Amino acid sequence: MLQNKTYEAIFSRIPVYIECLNGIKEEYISATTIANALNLGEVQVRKDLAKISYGGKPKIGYEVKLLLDDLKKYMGYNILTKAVIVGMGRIGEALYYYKGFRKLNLEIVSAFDINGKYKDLSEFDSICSNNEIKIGIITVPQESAQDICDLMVKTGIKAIWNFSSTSLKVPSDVIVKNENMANSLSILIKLVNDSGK
Amino acid sequence: MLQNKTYEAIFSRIPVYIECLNGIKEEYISATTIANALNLGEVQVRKDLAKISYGGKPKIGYEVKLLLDDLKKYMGYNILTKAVIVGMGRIGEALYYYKGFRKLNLEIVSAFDINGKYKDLSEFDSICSNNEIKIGIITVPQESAQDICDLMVKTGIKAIWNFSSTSLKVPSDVIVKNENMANSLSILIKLVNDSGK
DNA sequence: TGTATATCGATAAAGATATATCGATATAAC
DNA sequence: GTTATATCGATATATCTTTATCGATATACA
Repeated sequence: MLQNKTYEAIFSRIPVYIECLNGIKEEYISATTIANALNLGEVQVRKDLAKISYGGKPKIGYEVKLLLDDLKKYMGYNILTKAVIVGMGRIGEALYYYKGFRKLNLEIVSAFDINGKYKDLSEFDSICSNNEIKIGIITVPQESAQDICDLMVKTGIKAIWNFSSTSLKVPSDVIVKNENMANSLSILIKLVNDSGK
Repeated sequence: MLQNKTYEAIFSRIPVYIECLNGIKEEYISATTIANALNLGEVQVRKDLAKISYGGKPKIGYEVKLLLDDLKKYMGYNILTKAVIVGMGRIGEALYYYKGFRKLNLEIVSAFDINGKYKDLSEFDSICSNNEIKIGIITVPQESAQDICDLMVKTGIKAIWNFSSTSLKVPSDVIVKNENMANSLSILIKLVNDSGK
């Protein structure tokens, strides 16, 4: 299996459109206005929206409410998505209590850790089996990441959000999204160091 | 200014190569081996490495130590990078105490918040001016993000790592990297919902 | 009613990224 | 020494993504 590729750069822009439109009070908005607010090209915005929603009117733009509905539906905000999280260190807790996920209609059903106030891993299988968990969030140290991943795959989880720095091995029908903070910051460091050149 | 675009997909793979090579004990490694370990195409790996390092030997591969050095130098791990962080909620604290940044040669010089045990914003300007801070990390609520951003820009910070869900306005010589957790998870939700189709 | 203009949608072009192919070469096995 | 093979590097092709251009259309205004 090669890396999960989707060739869908558009996916990363739609949540930004949604965020932007949520702050709009007017009934209509043009692609030009959105583009300027988000520092994007207006043709790109128009193309993105055309792919997802019904279309705007010349000289007027798009109806905000309809557009917002379509975008949210496209990204699946209308469906409840259930997740579990394993590894309740600082990052795990930050995610577990993060209010920003609410808009996604996400429910973090349980949080697991080897000690302390969270659920024990011995309960993992039964809790996941009874709850139709779609997403597993891994916030454990590198050494245990693959084991937790295997456990998640075994209980039928099909998508993993991986905060560890391990390159996880999964069957081809399981999607892994790596969210390595250090690697992400690394890119920014590279960009700022190169920017003077 | 259009969105900070770099058209450098390669930047996101190099830290992964570095991680991978750090775990290698052999003296030589082939592009094929790296590709298999990371679920990438071998041609892609070879092309990436050719761009940065001196080259491998047919039938043998690349010398791990040299390659690692070149990759680290390319990403700037040899240079000390200084950062500050503003907003010491759960995410801010998680980042502040995160050990994974050490390998980047990153120093988070100060952490700021409006109350509590961290530095007060009144000290922001003097601390930044005296320390040649390159990167500002924003982990404050949406409402204050633009203000903090402006403050950072005013003190000469040229790169911002933005964890808020605000689309920040900056001068064209300042780089913004958005790290919106909800939007990132949103993409995974979209992928897993579509994967059955 | 006619004209000007902001905007849309479609098509075409450009740019960036990933993959396929193949000859050249360094080692290993015979 | 000759042959087989893993691997590299270069070139060519395919795919994905962004940007440019332009005619069509809905409103505003003279």
